[in-house]
Amino acid sequence: MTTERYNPRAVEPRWQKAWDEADLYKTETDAPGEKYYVLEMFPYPSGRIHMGHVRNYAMGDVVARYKRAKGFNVLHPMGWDAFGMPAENAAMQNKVHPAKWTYENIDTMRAQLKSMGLSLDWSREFATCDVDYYHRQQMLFLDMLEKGLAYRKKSKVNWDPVDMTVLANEQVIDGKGWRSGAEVESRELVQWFFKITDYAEDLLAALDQLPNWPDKVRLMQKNWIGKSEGLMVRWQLAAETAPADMSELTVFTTRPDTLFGASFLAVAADHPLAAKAAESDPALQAFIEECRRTGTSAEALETAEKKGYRTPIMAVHPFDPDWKLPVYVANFVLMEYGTGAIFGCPAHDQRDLDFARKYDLPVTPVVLPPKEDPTAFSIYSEAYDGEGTLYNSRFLDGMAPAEGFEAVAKRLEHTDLAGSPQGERKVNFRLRDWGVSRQRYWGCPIPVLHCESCGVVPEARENLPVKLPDDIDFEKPGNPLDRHPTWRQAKCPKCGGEARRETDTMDTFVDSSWYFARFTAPKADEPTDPQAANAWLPVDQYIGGIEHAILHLLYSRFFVRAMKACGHLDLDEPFKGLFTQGMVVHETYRDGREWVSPADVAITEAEGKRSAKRLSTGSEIAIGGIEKMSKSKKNVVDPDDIIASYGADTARWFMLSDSPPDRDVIWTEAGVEGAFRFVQRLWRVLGEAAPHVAGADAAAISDNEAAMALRKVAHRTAAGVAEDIERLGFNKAIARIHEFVNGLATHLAGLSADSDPSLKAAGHEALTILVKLIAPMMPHLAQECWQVLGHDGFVAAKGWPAIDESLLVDEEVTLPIQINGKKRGDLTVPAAASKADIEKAALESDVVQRALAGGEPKRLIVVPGRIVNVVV
RNA sequence: GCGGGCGUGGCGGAACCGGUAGACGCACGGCACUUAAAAUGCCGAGCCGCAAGGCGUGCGGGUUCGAGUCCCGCCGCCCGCACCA
Repeated sequence: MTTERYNPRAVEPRWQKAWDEADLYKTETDAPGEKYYVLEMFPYPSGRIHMGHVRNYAMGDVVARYKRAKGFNVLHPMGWDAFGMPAENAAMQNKVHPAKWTYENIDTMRAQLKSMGLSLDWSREFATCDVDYYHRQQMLFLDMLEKGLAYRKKSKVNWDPVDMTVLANEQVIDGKGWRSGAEVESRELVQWFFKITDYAEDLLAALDQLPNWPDKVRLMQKNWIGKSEGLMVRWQLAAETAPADMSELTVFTTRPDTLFGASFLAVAADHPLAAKAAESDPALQAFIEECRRTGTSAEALETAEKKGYRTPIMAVHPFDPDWKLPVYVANFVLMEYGTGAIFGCPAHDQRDLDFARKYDLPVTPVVLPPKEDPTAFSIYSEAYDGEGTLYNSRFLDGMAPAEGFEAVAKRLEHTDLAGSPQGERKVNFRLRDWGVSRQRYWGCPIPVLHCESCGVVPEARENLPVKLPDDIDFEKPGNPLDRHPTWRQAKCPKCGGEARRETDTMDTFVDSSWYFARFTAPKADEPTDPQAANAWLPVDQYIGGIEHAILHLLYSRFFVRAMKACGHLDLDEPFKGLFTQGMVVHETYRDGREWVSPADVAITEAEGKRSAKRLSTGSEIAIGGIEKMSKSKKNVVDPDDIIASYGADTARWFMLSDSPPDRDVIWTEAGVEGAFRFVQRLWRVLGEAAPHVAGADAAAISDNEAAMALRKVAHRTAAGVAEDIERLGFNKAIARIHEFVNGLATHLAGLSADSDPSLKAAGHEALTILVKLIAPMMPHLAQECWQVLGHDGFVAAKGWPAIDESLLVDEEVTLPIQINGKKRGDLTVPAAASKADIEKAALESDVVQRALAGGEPKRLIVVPGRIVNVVV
């Protein structure tokens, strides 16, 4: 019989409509089943979805559908990370209002996502630019302000002169703005901050409680938080050399054990001591100016030579009043870290060594590496920072560095200097507070007022939301809210007098720091419904790009802590499981200097060499490297085109099949076609067998050998695919399904209406299992096949195949026989065979007999179920 | 510079605890069906060799009955951080 080709263009929209009408993917918090929250990072509504989205959402959808089949009550929502610069850029370039631009993009992208057939609960959808959402974000801000977690301070900021806004440190890449690419300048402004440093210790420690996160991401966060334990040491300044009112200098060090190797002190150019010393020293003033200039770009810092300026100031060594060290102002000391002052121990720190060599300072080794002769050991051009024994260090001599640390700390903690201890243990973090002020229009307004008489006043809760004005002018650069004729004018909620609105809006990372919580009760009046939040959170499986390994994930972890402190939820960590998927990459093509889109390229292959022609012009073009899909290189493939020609299932299947999900996947035309061929093959195999197995007598299922063989394959595949999906090994699950279908094609080849009833029953069962296995990945095809097999309802609402454990065990196993570790034959024995039985059988086998040639084996290794190795 | 990861056929990749290396897919070759092509089905294929056999998981060593997997030393590629005291 013939089966019509499967036509996704007709089938997919039909089932999407049916699922919609049945509210199939709508989630209720109190529905039965253990909760499971699967979430993919929500998209920025840039205009159209791209293949990266397809891959990300296909993965999440497989997990959601699989968990649903396993009986979980699954929450799988979707929304829009909708505030941000591109909307304003569009407004400036095309004179479209940011809101209109954004909501139109959302409409387009929602339709695209719907065409993918994702099992999302769309009733929970929101955009972060919805007044409803940012209203609650403003409530959170006020709560955080009250708890002291939001505050204002004057700070040096990274100013992006193109976007005319402030950037977080993390948004500055190589001294350039992450979005505009413009050289970032340094400016002083009063900014709003979130006190993420309050949680530095906890954010670090709790990383150990996240076993289902990639080690890589945990490590990146650990490095970012940058904890270091050290000692604050106060150095007395030699009175005759010190500037007036300055008698001491505090230094932070993680190596107090090397204190006897110190040969200089250095302070940052911005250090008060430097400023003081410069008052009477124009040359120093000039040096400080020079440091500030090179200090603006990170690039310059990298290449900048380590330079210092020797002040006349001398510091007194904490353990020897007669030992005085020079104080330098140095360009490599950062005011932002520690105390902005260091002591240099050249023998055991490369940077200090470089500095000491340049300025001819003493280099005294104080840590003797193991097995070195103390009289012979010296430092030349490389500092020694390894373990060893302290020497040249008076009371520390003979100690290990860690013991030396303790000894110095104890002694200085108990040494009095001007009425307080000279040393104090201190934990330092690299992490800084999160600057959230942005001088932009398209963001969540910070709900605060500036009153002439009351100062900075939070907006009253009943006055929220502070809505963005609709009438806005984008003709000029800078913050449009600043220029608005009336929006800024408001009444002070405290005194009722004239007040001025804060015109800063929040960093869009704030929006994405709690959306996962909002999804649990998207219509709640308060930011969350704590009951719903506590029921659903944490997110069991979060899936997204590695590019958010630090910022978004760290901010979200902070927000959960802040929200807990404010009573909005009771949760320690937002994301229990995290998975970072790889990118979608594609070959590049260029015609001279111009990039050419894959849609305009024809590849031919002759004698193993691939060459490319441009379709529109027929000209020969160059095949370039495989790179991340990007508009600039034109190596993009539009999901709409793929779905239109092959269907969503094919696109999803291919995205999941080729590469492990955490690695990059190469999009190739041949690959998609392969996926599409598989769709057709499966449809054909199933379609041809279906009429013969319809109405098979289920009771007869295990009656004959062929039927049992088929059942074994089916049940094993089901068990294997489940295991693969649990581990997010989608590529392996797919390989297994391929094998299954290959096997089915053979098993069911000669099937007819007259076939053995048990075989027909087993065939029906196997096909039903197959459909359930592909359902998470190819939901439309699965549903269509479900119907062909004569089943009712939606396969998406059915359970995972029940696995008959007895079918997973073999009666016989085939063991490889090795002679001297090389495989030389096979041995089939009963699965229950004892070690002795296997030994006997092995020794009797032809291969072993031949290898022994009448002699005795030197050794015989038998690992039941695994291997036999004969050493001769 | 520091930290992390990865090197397996022509390609993407399998191989879970040290136990049959190369599953599955792509590309390729052969055959069948066809007037022909496409589509489809079947078969083949790590490399060398007619074969027997030998060699094979970046390179060199080691542990082990047995190493892609563990250890040591190199080489190459990718990613993150980068004057952090």
